[in-house]
Amino acid sequence: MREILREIGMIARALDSISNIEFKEFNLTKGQYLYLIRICENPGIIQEKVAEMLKVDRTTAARAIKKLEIQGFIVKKEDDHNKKIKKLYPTEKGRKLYPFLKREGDHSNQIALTGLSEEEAAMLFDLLQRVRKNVEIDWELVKKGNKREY
Amino acid sequence: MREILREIGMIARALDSISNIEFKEFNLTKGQYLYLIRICENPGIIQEKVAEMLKVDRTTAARAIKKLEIQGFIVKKEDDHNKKIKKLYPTEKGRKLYPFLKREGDHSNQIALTGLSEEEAAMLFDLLQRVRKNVEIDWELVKKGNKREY
DNA sequence: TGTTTTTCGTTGTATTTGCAACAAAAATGC
DNA sequence: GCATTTTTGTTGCAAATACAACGAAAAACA
Repeated sequence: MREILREIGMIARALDSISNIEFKEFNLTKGQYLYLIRICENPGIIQEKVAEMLKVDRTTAARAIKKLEIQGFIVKKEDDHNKKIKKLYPTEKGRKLYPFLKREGDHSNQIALTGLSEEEAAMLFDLLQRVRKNVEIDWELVKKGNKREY
Repeated sequence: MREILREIGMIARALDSISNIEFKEFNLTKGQYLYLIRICENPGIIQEKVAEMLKVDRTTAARAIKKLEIQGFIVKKEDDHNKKIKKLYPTEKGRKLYPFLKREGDHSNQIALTGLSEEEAAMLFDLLQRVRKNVEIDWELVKKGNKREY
């Protein structure tokens, strides 16, 4: 059995760790960059969807986003037609930070792909997307309380 | 720019989340399974190396391993020739759990690889290993306080 | 040899993370 | 229309996570 997931876990933890250290200079604490980037790229998104995108617990996303709001990186806006939801938008302060976050991510991508040909990188991306789609089905099931049989 | 790392992040968080939920029935709390599996597969390893393998902070590993010891899943043993290190070994209780942890991991691997041919799976594993090796260089640098320039 | 640096482990503290449980609005079903 | 289920958001609490800082052993070096 090839341990695909161990490799993925190592890569994910290493890069998350690096990002957290690097973004401290912008006063972003652990994990916040993930949420801010998603909100900048999807203005008007609600936090439930951010949690789904990131595959984190709803309550974790709720608190991370609340903190971004308190710090003035994003705002929550009511919706005219739906009293339940709160749409999320970056503020000027948040938008200004975005290019730095993007650049860091791009750099990490580049480092990660060092030594891979263009075709290999394309292949990897395709394979990872397929794996991700497989995995998110189980994630949603298990998160809703269903049990996997194996 | 293909967002390889976002896919990897999603996959890693989703599967970690699933494992944490599934291992609760063995009284393992968040993350503990990672350490126990590594110690079972590398008896005599020291915690510094476990942290390196997993790409987690040394102090995080220290506390997770201490808890495994208190719960009786592993033991720490002194080394005859080196007073500083403590070698880690699974106990009977820990060894008994291992097959269940392994089976869960294998199942997740299988789910993840659904729809991929044997060749694609092999290709993915190879590419991921290369990415991981690229990334761990930066991780070790940044963890030691060095700054990445980009 | 003696000095300096690196490795390894620990604890204090602040913060994130996530499960449980709740509430209210919206969507669905009949 | 009305009852039921799903969606969305929140808070209480327990626990993991990681930075800083320390100490001691080992390794490197001069």
